[in-house]
Amino acid sequence: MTSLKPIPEYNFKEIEKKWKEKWKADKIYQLDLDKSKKPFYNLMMFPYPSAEGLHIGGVYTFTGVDTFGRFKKMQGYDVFEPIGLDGFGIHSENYAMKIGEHIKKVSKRTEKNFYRQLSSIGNMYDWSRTVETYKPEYYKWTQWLFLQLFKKGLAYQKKAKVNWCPWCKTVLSDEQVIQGACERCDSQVEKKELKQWFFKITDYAERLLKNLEWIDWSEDVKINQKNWIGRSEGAKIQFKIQNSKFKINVFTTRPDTLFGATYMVLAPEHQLIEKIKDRIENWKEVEKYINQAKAKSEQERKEDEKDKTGVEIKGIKAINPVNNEEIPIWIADYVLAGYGTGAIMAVPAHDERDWEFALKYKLLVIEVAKEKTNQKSKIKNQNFSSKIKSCFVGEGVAVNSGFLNGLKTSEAKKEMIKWLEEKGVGEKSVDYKLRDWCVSRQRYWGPPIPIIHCKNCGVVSVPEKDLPVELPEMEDFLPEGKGKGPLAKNKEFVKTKCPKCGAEAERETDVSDPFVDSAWYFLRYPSTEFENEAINKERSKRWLPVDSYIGGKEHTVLHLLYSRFITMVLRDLGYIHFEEPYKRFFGHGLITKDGAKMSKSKGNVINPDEMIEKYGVDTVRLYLRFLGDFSQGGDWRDDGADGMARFVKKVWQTFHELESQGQGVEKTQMIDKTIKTIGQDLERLSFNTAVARYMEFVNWVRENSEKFNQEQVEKVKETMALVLAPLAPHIAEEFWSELGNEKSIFTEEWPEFDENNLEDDQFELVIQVNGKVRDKMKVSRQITQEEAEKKALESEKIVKYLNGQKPKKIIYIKKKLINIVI
RNA sequence: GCCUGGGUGGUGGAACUGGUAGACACGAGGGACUUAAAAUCCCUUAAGAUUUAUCUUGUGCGGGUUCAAGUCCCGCCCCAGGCACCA
Repeated sequence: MTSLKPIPEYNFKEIEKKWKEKWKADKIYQLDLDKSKKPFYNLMMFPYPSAEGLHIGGVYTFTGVDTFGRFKKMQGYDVFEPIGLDGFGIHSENYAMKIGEHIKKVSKRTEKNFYRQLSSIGNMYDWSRTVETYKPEYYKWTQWLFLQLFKKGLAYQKKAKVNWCPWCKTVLSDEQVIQGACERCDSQVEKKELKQWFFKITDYAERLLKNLEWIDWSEDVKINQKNWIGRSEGAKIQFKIQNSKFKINVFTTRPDTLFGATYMVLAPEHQLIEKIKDRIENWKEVEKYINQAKAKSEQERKEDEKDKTGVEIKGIKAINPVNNEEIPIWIADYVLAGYGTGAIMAVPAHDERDWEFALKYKLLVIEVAKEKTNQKSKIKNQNFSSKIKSCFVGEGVAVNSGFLNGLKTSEAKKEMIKWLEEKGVGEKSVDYKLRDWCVSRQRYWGPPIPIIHCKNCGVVSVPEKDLPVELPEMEDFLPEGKGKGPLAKNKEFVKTKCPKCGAEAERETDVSDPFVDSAWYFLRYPSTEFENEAINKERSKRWLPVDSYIGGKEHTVLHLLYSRFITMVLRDLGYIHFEEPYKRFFGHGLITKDGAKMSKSKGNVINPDEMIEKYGVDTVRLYLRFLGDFSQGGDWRDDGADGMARFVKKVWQTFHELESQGQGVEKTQMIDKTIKTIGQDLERLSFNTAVARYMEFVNWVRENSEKFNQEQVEKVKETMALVLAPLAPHIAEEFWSELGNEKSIFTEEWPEFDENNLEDDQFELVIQVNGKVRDKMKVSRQITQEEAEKKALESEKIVKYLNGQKPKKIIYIKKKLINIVI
């Protein structure tokens, strides 16, 4: 390329600084939320920044979301791209404890650094609407939310087991328990029973499940949620206890196997045991087992999975309602207190766990289902015999089951339920794995739960006008160590008056789970300036639900489920008009280094500040986009980033060297094709291919650089800037202004393409013989099948392959290939 | 064990509803420019054979469907993430 013009140097520092300042000054990313005509809420998952600052993985996500947002903006949408941070929580608190600094101070520093880093990556955030969960003006409304649930009976207290670290003397979250040990000090974590606050998410289980049928999310995320909710259909069945008024209720998904129920099992925690204690002949033995089971840590229970233990309750029998057989009752910890009714009917012939248990304790096994009617029984009615190797858990046909004999499993289930309901000893029932959401945290760094405990009035909510219940300043925010949170140490905080009767009362000292903060933040963004309401209705109507939600796959269960639940509750209470918060959810992948997760301990963390300093943020953005599929993540490589820096420089050179020197290029399809494919790729978040298309485009421009005429040069330069803009905003904006435009490129429309100028008028026809490529030839796009066949059969090479044989069949795929079968 | 992704050159990765496997890069090799190096530009780069403008084999493994399979079906193996005695 020859050019007499001096080419300016690509000074990314200057350019990026210039445009960041200009965007800020012109407030181009701040919207009037009440006037926007085509609102598009482009949301990324609430970041939870660590004190060490953002790592490259964060930049990967944030700039990916932003690229999509900028693309939408160029499509004419009013894109709202808010930012904030989720600052409450145990991780930050632990970090502060570790470095011996106060959490408030640390958080302040973290926030400042985080926002500094975020503003360096060039995203189109609306900085006038930030949300930080630890600011009273935010958590006031988190507390308000708690009260709404409380009023509706959806927040309640009950005793529950928590993870307790005896060394740190504190409650741990499940994530802090690594293989049964404390994440920080490695001591064995114990289970401790404490009174906790819960949200009744189980009331919404059916709705949370049902809506999955219509929301437009990827299938894998839906399946995760579905499994988590864990709906199973079956029946509840009552078993009488012989000579007693008590009954045992069980839940089963296989009521059709009731004839094969040969014993029962209660969870060690089952309440019935206390009640019938007097009649238990081997009480000492039973008590010993119960105590052992309770003392077992999570870890030990898991280890014991294969080797089931239990003890028979002697002196008492249950009666199988379907045949009045007396069957023994056992206690075993393979039955969980928390699921179903905490008791089961054991059908060893058709349940793996019951089978193992029966095998160990030599209990009766009765086969009541077979795979096929004509099949010979593998299992005979017998006391355990070692010849039998496995049980049959699948669906089949009922046998040895009285009135069910011969029925298919699904039919047998229905018949049995009918029978149970007629006799009044059971009914159809649905159960879920989903548990109520424990929102209590016995820690300092969270929103205090707005509840007052009064001796006279009991549990009383803090009046809404008194919100927020501010988190008091406490020098010593370390956990107290008696199963209560640090707030319990603060007498001034605890001591209060009952809002109902005025008597001396005490404040609740638990704070709420950070998942509560993040379950509704997206509802707040459009309403940040309203001091007297959490969510402004008009704003919500215009802006919600969220149009695009992008975040990590690790949150596809809890966070997404919790925020769906809260959204439903708020809808039921009339605060919002929709019950599903996110129209589209996209889970992105993670950035690794040498195939491994980046972590401080491995020392393989890529610091984005250094990269931005070295390459400029446009290059970093482009490289991150190019490195792999957004949904899969990718592996960071330094030489890859170098390569991208070279490419950006090349783009810069090409753009500036371009002059009209020639007669014009004949075929300009590349321009239209580029606009089309990059647009398609950005729409489906296929960023890596979008960048590849751009590279192809630039290569084409360089190949033809001396042939373009004036008009073409203009078109090429424009295209070079416009389609690059979402990916590398600063350099694109620089190009745009060099082209003489006054307004920002982001106020510009995504370029149009000519649908009729996408393909060459020639294409390469592939000629196969028996499915193998034997020749290729350039032919006209208009070619008919007959012409194509004729040409193919005339080809020298093909003649050779045909070797005089007549084609049996010729398959012609339009504009692609022709396959001659001989 | 169960669920969900994924397995494609030396590397990262492309390939829409089955239709030219390896787009686009990185790395490597060779060449040009240079006193030299860097930078830049050009060429080669799946493997094997070879008559080098030719053929064969090739998308984790084994089968199958099809004119045609990375793509669909059946049976396995491996990696990553999630769940885990859920009756």
